[in-house]
Amino acid sequence: MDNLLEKLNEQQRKAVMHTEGPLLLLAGAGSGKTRVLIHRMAYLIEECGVNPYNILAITFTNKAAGEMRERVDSIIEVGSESIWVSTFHSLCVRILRRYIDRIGYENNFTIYDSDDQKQVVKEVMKRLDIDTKFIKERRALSAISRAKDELITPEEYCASAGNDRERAVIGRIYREYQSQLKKCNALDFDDLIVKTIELFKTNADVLNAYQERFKYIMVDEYQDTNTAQFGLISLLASKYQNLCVVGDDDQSIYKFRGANINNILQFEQVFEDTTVIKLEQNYRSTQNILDVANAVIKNNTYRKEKALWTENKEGEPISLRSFDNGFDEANGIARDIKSKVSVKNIKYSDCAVLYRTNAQSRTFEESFIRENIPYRIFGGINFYQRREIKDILAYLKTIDNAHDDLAVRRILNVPKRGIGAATVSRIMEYAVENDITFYNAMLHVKDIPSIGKAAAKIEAFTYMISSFRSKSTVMSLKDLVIDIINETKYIDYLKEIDEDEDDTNEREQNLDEFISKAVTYEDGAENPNLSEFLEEVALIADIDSMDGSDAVTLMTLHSAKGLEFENVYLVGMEDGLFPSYMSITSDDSTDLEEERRLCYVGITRAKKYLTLSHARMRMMRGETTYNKVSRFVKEIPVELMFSDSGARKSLARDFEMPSPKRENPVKKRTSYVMYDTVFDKPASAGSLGYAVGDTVKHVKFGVGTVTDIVNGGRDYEVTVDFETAGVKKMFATFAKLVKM
DNA sequence: CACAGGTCTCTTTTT
DNA sequence: GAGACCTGTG
Repeated sequence: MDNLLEKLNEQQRKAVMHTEGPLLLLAGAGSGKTRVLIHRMAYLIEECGVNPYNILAITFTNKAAGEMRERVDSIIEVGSESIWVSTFHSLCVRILRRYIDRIGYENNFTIYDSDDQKQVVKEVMKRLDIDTKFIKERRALSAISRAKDELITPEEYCASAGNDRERAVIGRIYREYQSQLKKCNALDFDDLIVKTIELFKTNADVLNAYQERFKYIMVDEYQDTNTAQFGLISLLASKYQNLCVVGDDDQSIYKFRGANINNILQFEQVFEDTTVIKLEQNYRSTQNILDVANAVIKNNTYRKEKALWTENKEGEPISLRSFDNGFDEANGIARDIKSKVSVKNIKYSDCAVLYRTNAQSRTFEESFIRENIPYRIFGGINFYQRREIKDILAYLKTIDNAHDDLAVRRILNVPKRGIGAATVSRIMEYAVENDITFYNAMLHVKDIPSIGKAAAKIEAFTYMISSFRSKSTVMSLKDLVIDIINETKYIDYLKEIDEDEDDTNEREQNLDEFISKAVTYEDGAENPNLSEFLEEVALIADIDSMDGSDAVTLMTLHSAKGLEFENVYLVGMEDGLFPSYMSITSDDSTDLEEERRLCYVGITRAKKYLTLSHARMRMMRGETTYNKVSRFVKEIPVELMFSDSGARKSLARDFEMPSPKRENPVKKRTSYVMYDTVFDKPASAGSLGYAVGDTVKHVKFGVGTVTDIVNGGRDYEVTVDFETAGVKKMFATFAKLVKM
């Protein structure tokens, strides 16, 4: 242990040895915070005699939890397996599985994923006769989710509506949504936290038991916790006050999901006698990369001042590369990876391609396949969200919990049994009238009037389910799944629905994969059972755990948080893509700051090499768009960034566009790109044919008044207040506004 | 009453 | 480009 402590710097050591009382660790990117957490656990156990059983470490993602688990196990010799390393959500599930009956649910509740949530909201809105034109499902759903993050109940939400019509309507949806979930004995992701808090608040004995168990609590990525999560850990830690949270306000990137930055800023007020320790030495990146990161993040106004420094070498300048389009970008990056692998002692697994949106992954995937580069994509279409997997899961869920209406209805006519929408709505009506679940209504199918010949089909279905149910008590999980696939002739069904034989084969492979996952679960579990398996599946967001194989990592910037790579590519550095169009046009300036933090996260993933790239033309949602170089790129000092000859050429062309007659201004320069010089010479505003105050017409938005024209480099950003569409910001070249 | 094919919309990030 | 939704046909 002494040995272990020696490897830490002074601040880190301080943090490790501060074991009693609340501790706030402000840890910059790459400052070794995970290292500190793990050493702290080791110190608690080996030096302070703390029982590992009393330690709880909470992370944000499964990936992070898995990684921490691994590192904990490798450093701590005895008892590491008793430390509870978990995400917020899986912690709550484990607690609720034991005690949720105390607050009126059954312990075998199901967990609804976002598809399920959407479905429920849709039905609720239909039932309440709310036009989706006025309030979109997405909007209602995110409002509900925000409310839960803030621990606002449906009643409170409705009460606070006042004169706000929209809020009142959403309140009604929220209330109905919640009672629907209750009826189905289901919880959504947010409920997992909310209901655990409810359980603790109403059952002092349960809370006390967990307070006694978790005497030492550590929370990683604390900047991303929301109000509910903070409430939860506050409750748990309130007795012993041994709470250590680690975070970095510059890496807060989940505001859209309810993350509350005040949790960091106000921590010291909530927990008195908090010790604050800052970790500012970066061990990960070269000086150059760190300078780039600092140059970008300093443009944010809402942040705690920090001085991140490193003893690492300066390193190579980062590179900026331009491409004509997204395909060229992918090919160019693929070639660059190949050359780095062959020349620079870099492995494929040292490389990561990070993008803003999942949709960008596809181009890279295709390119990598062509170039024979091993790769692995994280996130995106989750394995467990694939149709065939969701179908089989729905069978398992129905067998496990017949209250789960959504699951039942998903498979009622899958494979096709000739049970159509009309029959389903008859059953639903009956279920609502009698206040019973969908499945129970089906059991009474004979009492449902006008259901006609469909009744026999329904009975056949419920008979099949109950026979699966009795089989499930004697069969292994693996055999049950195989039995379901065979009995329902599911493979034949796949052949029916897929035009393409390859698609069917892929789906079959996925089913095989699913079966092996079931086997893996059964082999690993102490007491394997269907409910627990379903719960594990529900909480796994992606096919986690980077296994050892040598492959390039492809993921969104969001999922990259907490990871590090020798060689990083930040691709699609274009205004409108990153920062996203939404954040540029938002009237809330903190949205753009969140994007910038995301950029900061991306940059600081790189240890040695960092490449930024952008495409001048890109296919986005079926349309060709021309985007400017990301404003974040322009925040990087030129002396830190190298652009190769191809990039220089295309950039020169790029910036020349507004004034075609001018000589190439970039040509005279060194290899560094001089943005400011170039940007000072755009087309004259007069060439637009309109000015601030003019009335203009837009093809889609109609008539409006120009309120602002901003010189954005090679194009103008025009703000127009439209009579019907409201205020919009757009690029002059594409807006094609006509003066009236 | 079920199903197939055509039309429409909507796009960020995730446990 | 993909998915949800609607409409016409068998």
